[in-house]
Amino acid sequence: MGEHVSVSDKASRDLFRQHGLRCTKQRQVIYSALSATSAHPTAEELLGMVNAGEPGLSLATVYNTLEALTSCGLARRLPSHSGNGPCRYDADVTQHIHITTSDGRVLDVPEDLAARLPQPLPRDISDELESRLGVKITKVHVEIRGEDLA
Amino acid sequence: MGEHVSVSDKASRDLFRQHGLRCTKQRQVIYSALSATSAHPTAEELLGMVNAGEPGLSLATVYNTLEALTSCGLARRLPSHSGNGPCRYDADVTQHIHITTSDGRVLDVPEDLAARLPQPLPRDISDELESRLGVKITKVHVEIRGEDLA
DNA sequence: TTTCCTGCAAAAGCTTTGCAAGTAC
DNA sequence: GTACTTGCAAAGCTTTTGCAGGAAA
Repeated sequence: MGEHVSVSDKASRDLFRQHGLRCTKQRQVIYSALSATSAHPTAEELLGMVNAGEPGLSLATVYNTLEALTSCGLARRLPSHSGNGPCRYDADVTQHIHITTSDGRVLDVPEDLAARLPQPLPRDISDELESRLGVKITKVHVEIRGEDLA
Repeated sequence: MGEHVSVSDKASRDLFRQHGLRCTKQRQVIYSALSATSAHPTAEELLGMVNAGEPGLSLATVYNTLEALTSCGLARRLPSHSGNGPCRYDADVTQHIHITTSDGRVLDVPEDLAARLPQPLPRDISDELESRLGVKITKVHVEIRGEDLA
């Protein structure tokens, strides 16, 4: 069921070091908050969650921290589908599929359903694409849009 | 092969009216430039293309026009994958799949290859998703990332 | 003539950056 | 001690908006 688990101080310290990040209080707090939710918060929402406990963080630090986390592979950045709104972030870096709803929320496709999905880009087509376009394919994403049932 | 065709004055006038848009010189010029390329330009690139012929357009007008075109279905907006860069636009509104390269360009998957791709979200799974998450699924996108072969 | 569009400039929203002080290692 | 991080404010970039003049229907 993904990795939406709370992380102890020691565990996050180790995690950070394994990923080449210095361990600071702010990073622990932000990563812990991000790990504890499956709501795919924006940077601003994350700031609110964190500052509810103990204020003092700045939004710039949240962004800097999220940049550090995403570039070392501890979090994922989900660009807003509409192209205007803010990005969302996810501490679950296992491969999984998102559903973006019309009101901007992001849900996870349950693992058991995801496991039943077909391979979206079969090997032979991928190979042909690469040779015809001169591009090496690095990732294939399936993205689902949904509308809340009123 | 999509709809990357140049559009005559008369034809675009009719197109616009069919879609409930007033026909202005600026819209014709912008739509014509967008239709003539398969490079998926940004608003700023489009401004450059258009102003090369006859300057005088403002970037705000390009954005306003693109908003008009996309919301009436004559163009598609492609949010930047990275979440920071500018959106790209496409006058080909037929269903097709894009490959975003590491340098930010957007290519089309050739139709014959796309036709061989499996249905990414089979009906039974889609139905189960809807009932389990309480969300009506409206669209499924496949998105491919690639890297230029150096 | 009425309604919509353009153009400019200015604002808004998201994200990054410069710099001085502070902290991890 | 050295290198990296924080915090604030300010800048940067993309996109939207207000408003006056102008064009389409």
